[in-house]
Amino acid sequence: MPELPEVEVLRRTLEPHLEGDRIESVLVRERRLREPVSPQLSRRLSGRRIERLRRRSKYLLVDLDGELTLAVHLGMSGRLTLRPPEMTAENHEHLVFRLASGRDLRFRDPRRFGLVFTVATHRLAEDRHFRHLGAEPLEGGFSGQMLRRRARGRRAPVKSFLMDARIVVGIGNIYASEALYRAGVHPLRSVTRIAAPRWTAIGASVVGVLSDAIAQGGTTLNDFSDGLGESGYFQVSLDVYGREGLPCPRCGASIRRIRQLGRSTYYCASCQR
DNA sequence: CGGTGGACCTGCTGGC
DNA sequence: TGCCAGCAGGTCCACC
Repeated sequence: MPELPEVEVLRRTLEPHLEGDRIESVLVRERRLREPVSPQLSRRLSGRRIERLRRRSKYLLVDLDGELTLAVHLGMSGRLTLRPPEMTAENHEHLVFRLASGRDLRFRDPRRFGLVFTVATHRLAEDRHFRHLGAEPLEGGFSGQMLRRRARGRRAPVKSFLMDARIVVGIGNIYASEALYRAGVHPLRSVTRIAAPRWTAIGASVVGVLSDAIAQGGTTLNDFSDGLGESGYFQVSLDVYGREGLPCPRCGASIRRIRQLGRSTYYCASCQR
C-alpha cells in the first residue's frame, strides 16, 4: 500500500481521533516483523498521552508525552486502523494498541515487512532508521535543481535515482513511474544525461504527483483504506502504473512494462525520452 | 565508491 | 477443481 501519500493521508485521518488520547496497553501477538518488536514495547508505551502525529519519509510518527515517539512503518502490506475492541481480530493482526477512550488502534501486516519501534523524540534524526534519509519532497529545500546537484557523479537510471531514499524520500515504485511519465523522461535514462530544464520538470512532477495523490485521499491501488477502516477511498487515477498494453492517456501508444531493480516500471515509449 | 540483485514474507490471480 | 508460476505499494545487505 504505502508510499508517501498513503502514509500522509493516514496521518491526517488518524490525528484528530488520536490526539489527546492515551495508550493503556499494547497487545503483541506476533513480534517477528522486519525487525523483532521489542518485548518492552507495552511497558514503554502504556499510560502515555498522544501529543501529535507526524510523518518522516514513509514512517508514521506518534509523539507521546515524556519525549518518546512511536514509529510505525507499514512495509508493503501494513494497515493501521481504529476499531471497536469488540470487533474480532483479523488474520495477521499483530499488534493492538488499546486506548483510554475505549478504542483499539490495530496493526495488521500479512507480509510482515513493517516495523514498529520507539525512539527518544529528540534523538529521532540520529536513529539508524532515519539518519541516512534525504529530502522530504513536499517541504522546502526540495527542487529539481537540488536533484540535479545530488545527481552529480552518479550514473544510475533516473527511476532508480528517484527511488533512492538517501536522495529523496517517499517515492516508491508507483509514484516513480507516474512522476517520470508526467515529466516526459524515460525511466532508464541515466542521470548523467539529464539537462537542467528537465530536472526542473522532474522536480515539479514529483511534487505534483505526490500532492495530487494526497488530495485524492491516497490514490494508489483499490484496497487502500484510511485509518478508520472505511473503504471509501476507492480511487484510481494513475496514468501508467499497472496499465501495460493500455493506451497512453496523452498519445494513445501502448504502455510498456519493463523490469528495473527487480520491479516493474511502466512508461510510454513515445512520450518519455 | 556506486549500483544491482537477492532476501525477507504471505496472499492473490491467471493459466493450464 | 487444483496446482503452480508470477506478481505485489519497501528496505537492507552482500557482492561486483
